[in-house]
Amino acid sequence: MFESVTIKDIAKALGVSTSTVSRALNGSYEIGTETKKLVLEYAEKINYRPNPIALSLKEQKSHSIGVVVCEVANDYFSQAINGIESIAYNRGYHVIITQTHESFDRESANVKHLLSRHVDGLLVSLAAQTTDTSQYKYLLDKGFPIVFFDRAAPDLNTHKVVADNFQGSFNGTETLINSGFAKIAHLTNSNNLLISHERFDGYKAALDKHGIELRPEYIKHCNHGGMIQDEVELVLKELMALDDRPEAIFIGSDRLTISSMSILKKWGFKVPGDIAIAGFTNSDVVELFDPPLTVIRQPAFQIGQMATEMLIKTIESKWPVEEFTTEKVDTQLIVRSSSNKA
Amino acid sequence: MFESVTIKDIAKALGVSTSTVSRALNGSYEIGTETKKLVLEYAEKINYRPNPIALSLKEQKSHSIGVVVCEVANDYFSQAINGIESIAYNRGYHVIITQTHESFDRESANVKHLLSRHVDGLLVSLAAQTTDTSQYKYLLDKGFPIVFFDRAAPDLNTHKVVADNFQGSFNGTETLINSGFAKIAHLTNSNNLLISHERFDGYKAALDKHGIELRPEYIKHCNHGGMIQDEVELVLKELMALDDRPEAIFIGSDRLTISSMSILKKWGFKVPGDIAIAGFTNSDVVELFDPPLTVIRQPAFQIGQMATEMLIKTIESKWPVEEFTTEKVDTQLIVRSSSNKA
DNA sequence: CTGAAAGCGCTAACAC
DNA sequence: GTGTTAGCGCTTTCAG
Repeated sequence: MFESVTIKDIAKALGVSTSTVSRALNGSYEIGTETKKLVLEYAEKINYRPNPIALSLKEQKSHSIGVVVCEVANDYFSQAINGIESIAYNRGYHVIITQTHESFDRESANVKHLLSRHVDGLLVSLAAQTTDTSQYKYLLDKGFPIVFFDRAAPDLNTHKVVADNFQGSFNGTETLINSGFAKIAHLTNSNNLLISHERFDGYKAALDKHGIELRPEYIKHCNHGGMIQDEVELVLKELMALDDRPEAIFIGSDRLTISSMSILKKWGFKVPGDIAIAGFTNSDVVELFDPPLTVIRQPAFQIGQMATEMLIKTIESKWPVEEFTTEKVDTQLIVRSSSNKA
Repeated sequence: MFESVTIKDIAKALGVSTSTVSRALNGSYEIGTETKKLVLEYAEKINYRPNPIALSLKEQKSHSIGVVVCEVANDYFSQAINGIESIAYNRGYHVIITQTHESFDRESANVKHLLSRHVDGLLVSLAAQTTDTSQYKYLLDKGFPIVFFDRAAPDLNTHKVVADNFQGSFNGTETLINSGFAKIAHLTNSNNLLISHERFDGYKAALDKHGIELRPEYIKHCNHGGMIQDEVELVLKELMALDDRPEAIFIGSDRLTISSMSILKKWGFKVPGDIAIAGFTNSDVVELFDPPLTVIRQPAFQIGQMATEMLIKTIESKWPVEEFTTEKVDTQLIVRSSSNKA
């Protein structure tokens, strides 16, 4: 089970050559039915398992895929990883997870590290601080398989799996509007991220539809994606100190939604009395919050699965893949009381 | 960066043999200072990275460690994995994560799978349904490195990193007693798990200390660790339908704490008015719950780190390790209002 | 001090 | 239908 049997052991035991064993094991045509049966039975009996490392060396593939995310301890990403793992496992790939903590340097180092480990492909969700995607471009140009999920690079031509951020954001914002709010702020992730733009656009479109003017002072970004508590506190303070303070906030990031709630409550603001809230998050427990949160939820598990399937297909493709698709999946709006007018 | 340079390329370019290059790269003594410098500089220049797969084949080590947990999308485990990853990454190991979903069969298959991938060691937290630990015994007897964390097998002699479950449970239960409750139920994970016993013991000790009699009908187990919603609902229903209904519940599992809250609220029970609650969980957002939860929190990140350090030390030990330690780390009690008398 | 060669486990020409 | 052999990238005797 642990000290493994090799093809050689089988060959010796059966008095045949290693290539015969190899052929039998791989179901080759050019082999005697008798010999084949013999080998297969013996292999089964001694519980032979091919050495994946030797295979990798030979085939120049590692049967592993690298994952780059900002952090594991985040509901969205842990659910996505769950999806990734479920597909990868079935397809005989293993998954190497790395975390950027939203830093470009860590991201870059992680990619290098994964490459030096000869992963067969990469599943990437960009860090909030990343603006330079040239390393991905370089790899893609060489035909290296990369699939982006959630946080994709707009200018790179490859497979992507993303949520319908525009629509999700639109729906969330409109929920606040329908509650009777007009002064709605928007707190979101770094401007570097495409998802931030899309979510901003959705927010803006909802305001537009209802004839509400956009106010620049109501738009706030956290460039560290909420990893730095002080940054979040700062922008919230600015928002709440405004002469014409917003009555509601639509939040465009999982982490920010949770931490904003926490900070606002800490400061003694009543939600939704003083300030109503709705935002993106994949946490399943927000229904237990006081107040229960109105959220936009993404199908993280499926996104992980889809991205992995696309990646493995690309990896195993006989021909260089030139046609890339962007899968856009629907988000889910769950209305609870945090978005109500008091 | 992606199509890698080999030792051979360097040898050819410099007009030396591959063994010379290898020696230079590995800082061997038996090599000319000149040659060494030349090789090192050239390798640096063309950004040479050794092929880890070839190394693995040669050394018969994969520089990877396998992780077996019930699920990733769980606050405790995602935090622990974060810790595992942080150490492993620095030590040049990569981490392969597998999930049991609390099933023994999945656990067993995962271990086999990891072994066939030639991981150098295993980091295991047992599934709720596991009773048979013979496969670990078999491996340990052969000297294969395994470190258990959180959910350890009591009868196996190897390194373990666990929380002080007894004390944590004692503290949590005593908090409820101090709030003025005497009718305190205990809802916990499968009896198969050692942690369930330890947490039960802590619960019992707290009752004992305060002269409260233990009632068998107040003790409930979920053998699927909360993975099956119906199971949790069933035992809660039994508890709440008791003639002499408990006034409080102390819950011995992360997942159960959250899902009990959710179910009880769904059924319209006031917490803590109708039923007070305290329990183990590593969720950071329970302070935002209605009511904020009184919890026992484990240092999951550190537990992950410690376990990984112990494992790597064992893997890299020159001599068979015979002396095993069990590290017990303190839990943290955070009292909030869910445990109050109304 | 350096080169040649074997070998880690496996596959795939190439012989016979 | 089966055996022999080279080679994937690297380390490590063994010669010299």
